[in-house]
Amino acid sequence: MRADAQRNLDRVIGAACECFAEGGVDVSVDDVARRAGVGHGTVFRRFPTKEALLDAVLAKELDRMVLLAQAGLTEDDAWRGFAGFFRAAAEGYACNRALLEAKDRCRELPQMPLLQKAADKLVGRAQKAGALRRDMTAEEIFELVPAASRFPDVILDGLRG
Amino acid sequence: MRADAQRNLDRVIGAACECFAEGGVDVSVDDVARRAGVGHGTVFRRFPTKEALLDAVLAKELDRMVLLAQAGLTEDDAWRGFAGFFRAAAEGYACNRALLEAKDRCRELPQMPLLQKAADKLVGRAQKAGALRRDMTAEEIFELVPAASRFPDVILDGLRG
DNA sequence: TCTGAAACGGACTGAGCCGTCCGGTTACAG
DNA sequence: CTGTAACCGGACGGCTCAGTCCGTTTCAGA
Repeated sequence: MRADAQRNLDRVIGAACECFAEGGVDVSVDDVARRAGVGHGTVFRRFPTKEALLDAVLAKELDRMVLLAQAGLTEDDAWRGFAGFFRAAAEGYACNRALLEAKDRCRELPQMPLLQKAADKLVGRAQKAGALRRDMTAEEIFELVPAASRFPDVILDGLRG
Repeated sequence: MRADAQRNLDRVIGAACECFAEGGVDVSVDDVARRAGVGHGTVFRRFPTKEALLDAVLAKELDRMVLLAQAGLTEDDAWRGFAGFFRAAAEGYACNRALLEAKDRCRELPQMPLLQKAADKLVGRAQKAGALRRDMTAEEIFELVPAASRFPDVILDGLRG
């Protein structure tokens, strides 16, 4: 790939991350292109549709989440491991409108199974330790993550076992 | 007002309620008109802009919330009064995408002060009774309402004093 | 330096939407 | 029954946005 192409691709992805995070999924491709300092034709050459561009941004964010979840598993204390990830994920949602608005789309992304697996382990461990309420599945518990973007500690209090 | 005009106005408001609740604020005026069985010119004669139509729908929903809050105040038990309203409000958000997406717009509506006043009383009473945590203001507590649309009891657990 | 392939970006198209307008229709009073 | 004022709805204009296309520019290897 030519150097200028790579540079522009990086700029586009960076701009798209910022734009979607700040303005949600309805930000126009032109806005992204403007922020990246390229014409919007350039954006469409790299990403065949706006949706593909959004997917790239979401995938990047999910990658980060997977790392956070796996880091939580290395924590000795089961509750601290779970709560740390929960808080971090909640903050991720708080800083990124697109993540919230495109929740459904996220479910289709390839890194989702990985994230789910790590999240299951975090929840299972904390439940087995008696630190986390047992009347909810992992999936249900993580439905609360977007909700927790504002006052995570209140929700975590409600989740204690 | 002529009888047919009144009938169409009712239909339009009803259709708008359903459309905005199901599809959020981005539903087109044409969709509302189609569901109401009128041309979209008829909608714009009653409501000068789409925003005005949305306001009418939101106002209707807020009116319902005010009644719910005032009903909560008649409850003897302070916690039950608060929690009942909290749950009902959360369900209102769960059944109505527009309420969530147009949160900011709701704040500008004339019935908001009334709702706020009733909500303040509910919270104050429950806090004074020691049933509700005291480290959050009423406003902060009700920021959690949309979040609670999924698992209200978990959030209520977290809110107990 | 030279050259051709790759990349760029802005003009263009078509679709969807908001809001206007006017010719035709309908309800209702007399 | 009839005249008319109110009402209806679809055609239309202007706008924004996604996605395409092609003339022009830039890069990188020979």
